[in-house]
Amino acid sequence: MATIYDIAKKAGVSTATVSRVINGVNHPIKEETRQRILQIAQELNYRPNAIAKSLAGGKSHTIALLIPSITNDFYTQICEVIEEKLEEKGYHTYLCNTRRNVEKESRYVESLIARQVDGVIFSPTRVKPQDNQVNLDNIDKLRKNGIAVVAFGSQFKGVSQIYINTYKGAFDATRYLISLGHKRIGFIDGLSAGTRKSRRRGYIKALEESGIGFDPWLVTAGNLQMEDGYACAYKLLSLENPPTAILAANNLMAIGVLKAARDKGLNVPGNLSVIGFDDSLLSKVVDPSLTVIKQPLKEIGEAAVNLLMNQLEGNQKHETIQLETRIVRRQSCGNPKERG
Amino acid sequence: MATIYDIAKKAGVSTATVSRVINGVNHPIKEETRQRILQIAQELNYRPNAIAKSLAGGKSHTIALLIPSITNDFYTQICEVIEEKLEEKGYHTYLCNTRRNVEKESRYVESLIARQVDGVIFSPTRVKPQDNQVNLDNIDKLRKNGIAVVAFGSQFKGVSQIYINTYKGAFDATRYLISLGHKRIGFIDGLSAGTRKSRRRGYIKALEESGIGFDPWLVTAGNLQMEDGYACAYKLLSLENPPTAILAANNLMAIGVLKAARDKGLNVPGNLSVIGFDDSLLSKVVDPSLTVIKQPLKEIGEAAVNLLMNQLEGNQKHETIQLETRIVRRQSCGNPKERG
DNA sequence: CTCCTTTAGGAAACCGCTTACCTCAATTAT
DNA sequence: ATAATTGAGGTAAGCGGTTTCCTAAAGGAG
Repeated sequence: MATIYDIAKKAGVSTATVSRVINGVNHPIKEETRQRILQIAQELNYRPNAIAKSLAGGKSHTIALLIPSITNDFYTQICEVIEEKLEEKGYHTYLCNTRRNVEKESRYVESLIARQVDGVIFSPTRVKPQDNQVNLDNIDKLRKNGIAVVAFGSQFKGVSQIYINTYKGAFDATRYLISLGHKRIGFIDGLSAGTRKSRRRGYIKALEESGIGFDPWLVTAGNLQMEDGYACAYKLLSLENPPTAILAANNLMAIGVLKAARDKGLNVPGNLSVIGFDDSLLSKVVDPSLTVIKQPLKEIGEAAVNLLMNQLEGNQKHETIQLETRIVRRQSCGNPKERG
Repeated sequence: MATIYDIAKKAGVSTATVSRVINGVNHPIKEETRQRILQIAQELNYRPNAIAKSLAGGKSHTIALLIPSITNDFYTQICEVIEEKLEEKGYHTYLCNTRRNVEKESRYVESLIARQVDGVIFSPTRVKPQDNQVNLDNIDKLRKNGIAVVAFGSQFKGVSQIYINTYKGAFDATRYLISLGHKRIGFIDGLSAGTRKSRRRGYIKALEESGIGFDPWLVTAGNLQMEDGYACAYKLLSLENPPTAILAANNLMAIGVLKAARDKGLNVPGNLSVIGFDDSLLSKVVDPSLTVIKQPLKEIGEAAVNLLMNQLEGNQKHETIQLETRIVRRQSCGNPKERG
């Protein structure tokens, strides 16, 4: 591997000059010298050593993406746009999969500090699936080591973040169902979702605003898996006065609802309307395809990169960007009057 | 950030001693000194700088995972096990998403060399979706720079690799359908799949072996998306003597087949049996759930790590590990005699 | 009481690159 | 004509570790 020294020697200049040429630093260099150096670098198949560069320069030009799951569409789609944007800006991205494991997350954070990443885009894992707390120490630790941080997936304090208005998402979904004529609307909440409370608030608000009022019997919660959706829906549908529509906190649970409906002999959307949160291939592929509240994945990724860049340019203020959801109508919702 | 110098000064020793203690190097150190250094390191909240370490030591303890897609279950599941295994062994993993873009892949390779990764687990992208060639230069470049490489997803020469016996997979799938009584079996091949030829060979072999023989009219190919599966299936089902079973080269296309069958008014598995390649949540969630040829994701990941470790331990030989597929029976296959 | 090993630790070169500070000649300004 | 700039490049001190030699004392063998 050729180094800057090899080039310097061959060109009869100092390494400083070579470094300047290679990096296009703002320092006068004779055009002829520049050409010669570039030429030699080419000949020697020179490739700057990123490690040495980071050590000397204090910047690694690497940012890390710390996410709870890499097998979940929601995250991977965000990842794709973040990675794309970041590459445009000359950054390399470390993709770190915490698998919702708090210790693993901490290990990653340590490792990222040791590796001197310039910034981290972070969707922290909740400490216990049951509650809503995340380990803020990790964010602190990163920041104390001079690493820029942008968070998403929940609401945090003292850090730049992307906040998705799931309150309004749930509100809109519920209102949509109401507009179709539904009066008994079930809600399957997500136990470990970071935005749990606000979703529920949106749901309740829509019911109250329309004068229907909130029936606690129609609210359950599951652990975001298909089976949970199935179980919760089964319970709801077994009530003596069952809902005519169900809103589920994510698409996996919504698919569980679909299965429960089928097992109960209910036609969707004929006898039951179903609406999910999150959009993904799954929602399109199931039969009937799912009407969902779509989160603005692309915008999340772009906003995250923008906030991070702001910080990397020295802006110390914490900014919060709020993004809205959008309803995507497919086949799973209909008019309740059709019901036998 | 505390450095090894700070510790050395505070402990009244040289940096050499500190380095030895921190790394547990095989060099005699008085127990008392060791304790003191460890103690001070703790107090100073010392965290070794991975960058400096890499530069000095020539090893980054990082390996890269270069894959065509991060939104594809097939790859992400492999990633999870690789990352897990690698972490156990003390390696950090860079996850690089090439998005099936050859230039991007090359850029990544350059960057990985500059970053001095110790090894790469690589599923190369085909140069043109249509043909079966990959850019072997990238593998070469990596190896020339002393980076260990393990490849998977196709068949390569001159590199350690995991080879999945899709020939046998297709053979088994076809034979399974034959054993159910099917005589007209359609095949939807994948245009850009790395294992295209062998799949087709397996399909043909099974047909010939059973005496049914191969009818070229029953073979088409699509670009691995749902729409392609739909289109191909629609064509097959519109033949005057349509197939009673269809084998698709991946699960997305198999789902497309399901949709086409529905639109054609055919019941699956009553009137048409469908079998897909690759297993994923999708296959379980669709209705009817898909019978598939499952690739041994976990084993692929484990084998890849093992091969890589072999190389990192100095073993220069190229090894190939062949892994077998397995059929997972669900609801989409049945007996053809039931057909009206 | 020597001579050889071990044990414990230090000095400093090196990894490849950046950058603050210099130098010196050629211009330009006054 | 002299001082002040500017252009072009060099010197060398880091960045934070690792590692190869060394040294010196203590223990053991003969």
